[in-house]
Amino acid sequence: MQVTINIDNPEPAFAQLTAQIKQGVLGGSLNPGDALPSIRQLAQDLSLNPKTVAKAYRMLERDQVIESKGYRGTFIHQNAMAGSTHDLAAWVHERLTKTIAVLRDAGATDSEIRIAFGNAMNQQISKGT
Amino acid sequence: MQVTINIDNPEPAFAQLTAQIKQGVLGGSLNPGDALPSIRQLAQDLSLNPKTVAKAYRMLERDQVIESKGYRGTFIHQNAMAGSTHDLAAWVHERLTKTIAVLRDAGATDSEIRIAFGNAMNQQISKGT
DNA sequence: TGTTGTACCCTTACCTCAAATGGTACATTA
DNA sequence: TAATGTACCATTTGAGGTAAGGGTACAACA
Repeated sequence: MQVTINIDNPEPAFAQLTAQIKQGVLGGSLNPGDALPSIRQLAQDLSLNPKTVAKAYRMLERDQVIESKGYRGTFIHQNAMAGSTHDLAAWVHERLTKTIAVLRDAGATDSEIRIAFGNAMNQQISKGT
Repeated sequence: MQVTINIDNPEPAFAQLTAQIKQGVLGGSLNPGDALPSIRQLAQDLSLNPKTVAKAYRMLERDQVIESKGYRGTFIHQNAMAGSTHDLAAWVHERLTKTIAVLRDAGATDSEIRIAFGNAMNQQISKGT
């Protein structure tokens, strides 16, 4: 499996990583149980900060595409195929689109919606990055 | 009715205006049919840009607290009491809070939610400010 | 000892947006 | 003519966010 980062691509580096690994799973070049390069190794190969690669891995693990096994390394998840299929981001977008439509229908201005959104995001407790 | 702008108040000027006028209605010092100072006049009195006052008036008219009658001026709306009671911003906040909770429950990170929100806001068509 | 993932600290660059301001212009009407 | 609300053009300031980087440190294990 070959991974590449295109600087000219407006897509952030970590997103390019996750997209390519998911493609590798869907395309059959990455199979459940396969070992992935370590965070530090991949970061060095791509001239990226380990934190950037770690972020990509973290997202992929949440989506059940890969599985981190601590000191043993990181591997393709058993349900990687399913995990690579459903698109959480698209679902989030759809969900927000519907809510926004309701708010606008009620007469709320975009400024009001944006400010209320910012407040709501900061007043609730979160865990992830 | 006396209106004041407090520079030290983090609340934006137009919001201070709308809040005070709504308070005037709820407190009985402003009654349906009462004339309000013109946008330019109030702006000059408060050392504000007419656009800032106009923004406050626009919000108040949407909430049915005041009514603009073109060249005749602006007046307290007949349903001003009801309009000053219900809080659209609070409802918007509650609605967004619920949606955000659902998205977070699904595992979405705050970054993902914020980015999706920004996209959703920009991909839909709006009218108001 | 060296490597694994992970969790903190802090900093930078870039971007978007809200808020407010300045100016000009319009139709309407007393 | 003067005043009304309104609609454009534009700019500036400040806040807050993402993405990414640099560095240090930890427990677990071969």
